[in-house]
Amino acid sequence: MITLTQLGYLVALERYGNFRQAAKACYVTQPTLSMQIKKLEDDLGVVIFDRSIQPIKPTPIGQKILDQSRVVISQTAAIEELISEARDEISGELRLAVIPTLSPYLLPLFLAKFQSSYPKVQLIIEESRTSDIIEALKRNKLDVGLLATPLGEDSLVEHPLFNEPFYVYAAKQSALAKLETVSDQDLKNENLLLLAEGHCLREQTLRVCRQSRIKNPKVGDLQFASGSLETLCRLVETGHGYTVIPDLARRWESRRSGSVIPFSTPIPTREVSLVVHHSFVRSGILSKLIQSIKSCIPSELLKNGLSQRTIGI
Amino acid sequence: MITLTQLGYLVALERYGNFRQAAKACYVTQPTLSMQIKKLEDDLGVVIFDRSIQPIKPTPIGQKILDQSRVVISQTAAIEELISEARDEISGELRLAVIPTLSPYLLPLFLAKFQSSYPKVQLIIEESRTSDIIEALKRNKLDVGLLATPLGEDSLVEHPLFNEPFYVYAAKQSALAKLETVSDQDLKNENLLLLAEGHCLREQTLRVCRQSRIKNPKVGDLQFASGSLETLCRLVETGHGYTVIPDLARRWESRRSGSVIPFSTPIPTREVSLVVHHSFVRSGILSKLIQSIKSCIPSELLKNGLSQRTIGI
DNA sequence: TAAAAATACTCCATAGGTATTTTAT
DNA sequence: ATAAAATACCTATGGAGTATTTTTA
Repeated sequence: MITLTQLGYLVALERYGNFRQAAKACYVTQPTLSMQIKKLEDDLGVVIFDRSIQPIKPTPIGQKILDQSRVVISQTAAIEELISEARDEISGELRLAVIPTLSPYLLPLFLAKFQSSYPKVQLIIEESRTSDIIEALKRNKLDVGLLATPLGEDSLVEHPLFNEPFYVYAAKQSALAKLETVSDQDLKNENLLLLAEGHCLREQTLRVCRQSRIKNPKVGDLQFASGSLETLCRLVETGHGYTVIPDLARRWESRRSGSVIPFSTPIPTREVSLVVHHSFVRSGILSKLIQSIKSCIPSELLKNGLSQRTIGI
Repeated sequence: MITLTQLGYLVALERYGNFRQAAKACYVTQPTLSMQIKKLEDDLGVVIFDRSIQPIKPTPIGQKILDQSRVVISQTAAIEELISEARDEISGELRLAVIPTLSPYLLPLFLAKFQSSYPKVQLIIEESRTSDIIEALKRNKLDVGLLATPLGEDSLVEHPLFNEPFYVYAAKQSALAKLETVSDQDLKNENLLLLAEGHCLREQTLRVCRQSRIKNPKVGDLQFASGSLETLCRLVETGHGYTVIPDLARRWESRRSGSVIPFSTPIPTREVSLVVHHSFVRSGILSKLIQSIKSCIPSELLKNGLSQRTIGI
């Protein structure tokens, strides 16, 4: 008979890669954990971990078992969360990931308020790129993601939060800074600065330019693995070219010495959503989180503008 | 600490409605089951079962816990099925439900072949109406459903199997029987026989008539709670009117003394799908089942005809 | 030769059993 | 009066501990 304890040991062992640390994390001794892992392997008739290497890694079938074990564990935890929610106590651990081009601007807006409203919720936040967040959500290593959508992943559920228009960010002394709005033609001869590969904003920016019939945008050769939009902005300010920034980033105006110029209509816009796996059942905490975020977002972003064009991820 | 054993006792107790029978079904004694249920209730701090009535019923929060427990149990079972599938052994229990207007014609086509191909699969089949199947799938009381789609339920996944055209069934001596194909106008003055409320075929038939611009079809006052299309056919044959039958039913021709007349193009058609809950992870058995059914379906139903019009459920 | 995992053995917490009482119908 | 559930108490399986050996880097 499989036990939930064994499944817990399994995921700990995968996480720590050796029996000693995993045992410590589970508050049991190493032989106890060894014994239970072995018993489970015997019961199931498969080898789950390849012990011939250090750190220990799951076998291919072991990996599948581990993924499924995480499902079982989180679904079990959901029983207790169900009860908390029925008591109107929003509580428990919530693992949240945000994309880098959203996290520094969005998190400060709602975090404090959310945590004071629901002090029993233990938020575990990380910053990751879209592809990693999708993977982690699918593997139940994460509860919710905040990213640009639509993703077209049918095992994930998207809850759209707001629509974020893009802006051009250029140096004060540049030609672009003189304009009221930026249209297709205006960008042709300027140097475009982009984030490193893998950042969805990079792709979105390129798509904006492509839609603007700038077939081959002049891409600057400066690219940043850090994924820091702020670094990019500093470079814009020091005359290396222009870039495209999303609305929430633009609002950090005070620190910027460059010019933020809106696009002419239809304004390119990205959709930002809260994304969960289909198996996520904590509807109470989910709705409270969505509600908290929406209440902190500038109201003009909440409605679908008439003259927007949506840029997919 | 919640245990899987306790969750198993929980669902048994709900199913049997009393401790004695539930205990028997779990191969333990009544005090053992009583004790574990009580322990779980104490641990969770909620009353799961209302013992003041007979048979015992879950409290509202208990119902939620039970639904979630079924999820945990089936997800745990999936671990073992995962291993079986990795060994190319398609096995385990599969709870299947079919709508009444499909079951007598579809099941005989694939059942024997499927069971001989995968003898280790224990099929548990029931006949239910669409709404009950949807509910049971959502509550994890069922693994797969065979019904007319699309359902528009986003917690369920539909795997379309084939498109089933509708036919008119009329008595040999009726005016309709003289026709090559039936068009809009031909049905106006005839008496339409329908299945009882709740059968999706009833709604589909009415929709066909509505699409044919027969605003108010002459509905016969004979309706059948049994949901038996066969009874309906007998009535057609004895001159009580005409009815609409799906393609697979039509193929049981040998026993029929009435006339089956095709619709003129575009032919009204329903989509038949295999439907599972999003949490269903046994992809191996699923694909084998889909494959088995498709291989037994007349090939002309597998392709989307050019001149069909699809009738939703 | 360390460090890590498996083995050997002991212990005790608790799931489960039997007998009985209490509670509802 | 009868059936069902809870309580009391006992048993024993197996999870977890300590000490030790075996294995791998």
